[in-house]
Amino acid sequence: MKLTTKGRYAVLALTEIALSEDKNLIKISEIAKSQNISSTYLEQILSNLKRNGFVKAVRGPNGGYKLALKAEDIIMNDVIEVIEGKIETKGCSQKHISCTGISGKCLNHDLWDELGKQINLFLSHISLKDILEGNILGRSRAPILAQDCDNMTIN
Amino acid sequence: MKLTTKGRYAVLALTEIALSEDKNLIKISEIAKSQNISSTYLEQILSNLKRNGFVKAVRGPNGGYKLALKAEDIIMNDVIEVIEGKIETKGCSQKHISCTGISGKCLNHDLWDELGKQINLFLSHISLKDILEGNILGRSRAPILAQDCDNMTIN
DNA sequence: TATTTCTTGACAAAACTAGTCAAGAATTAT
DNA sequence: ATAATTCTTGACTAGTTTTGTCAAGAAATA
Repeated sequence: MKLTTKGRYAVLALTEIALSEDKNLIKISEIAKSQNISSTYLEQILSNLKRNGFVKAVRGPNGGYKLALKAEDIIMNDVIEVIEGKIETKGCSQKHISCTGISGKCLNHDLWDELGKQINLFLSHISLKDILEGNILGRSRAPILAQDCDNMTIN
Repeated sequence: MKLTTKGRYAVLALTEIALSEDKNLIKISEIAKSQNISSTYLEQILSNLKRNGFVKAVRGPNGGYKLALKAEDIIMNDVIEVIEGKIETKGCSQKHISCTGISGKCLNHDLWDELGKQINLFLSHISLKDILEGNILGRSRAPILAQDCDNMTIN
């Protein structure tokens, strides 16, 4: 699992692009300047976001970027996935055999699988619109309690 | 934010140590062999876990490691924190000024802050005992919905 | 006393991150 | 048409981090 500046810059750039929607187009250089990011580095990121259909680009004088989707349809989990790759938290080298000596599948694997799931679940519920509107703080939730796990069916 | 093999090996090692509690002590070399990890690399990790009070070591023939705490008192968030460092997901270079042009604090910051909080919250509710008992799968939860955020007080 | 096992710190290869650079393609204004 | 602007693409690179290795030593026990 990783989360680097690339992912952060991507979200920053999307926010800036969304905020200038009325002015229609915003240039890489403007974003780079206002965020104090290298504009040549930002190019790579925006190019990726474009390739994956989050933004549209217009070349030439007065060109720049705009959103290709409505802000509420730009989901953070999708953005992070194309920029950083799938959030993977593999547990152990052995995939199918138990690595703890206990029969069945690897117990440790479960932890990283479920943590990955939790991260994806969280980010899947956050859209660019939520960020613009400041609807983020206070949204995280504690997991289901261990004692409730016994009375639970998992699918 | 990062999660590397070190964190995974630490949990693996703790699981192995816990599982051999009846036999009292388990050697680095045994864990390394059964997990196919370099034993010299594992030394660093176990040394760290010892330094932070999760395990105890006994030197000499028939020496090895055992848990320093009960399995239910070994919380994954604490383990990961000493091994990987604090799960930090800083949002932008500017700490206090808005980086989106909008007044107030940085909107992007919120996303990474809250994601970090979600990860900590999740791992804070998972103990080594949960792992040993297989009480992990199905415990992740979706965040609080955005529309509920408006009717919410945040502290 | 010899052997086993943990302890510590220095060292190093490989991978990854973060960023640069350059040549080019598309668009618009003149 | 031409020049200026802006995105596009891919190769390249410095620095950092990860993932180890190695060696000398300390403690415990048989």
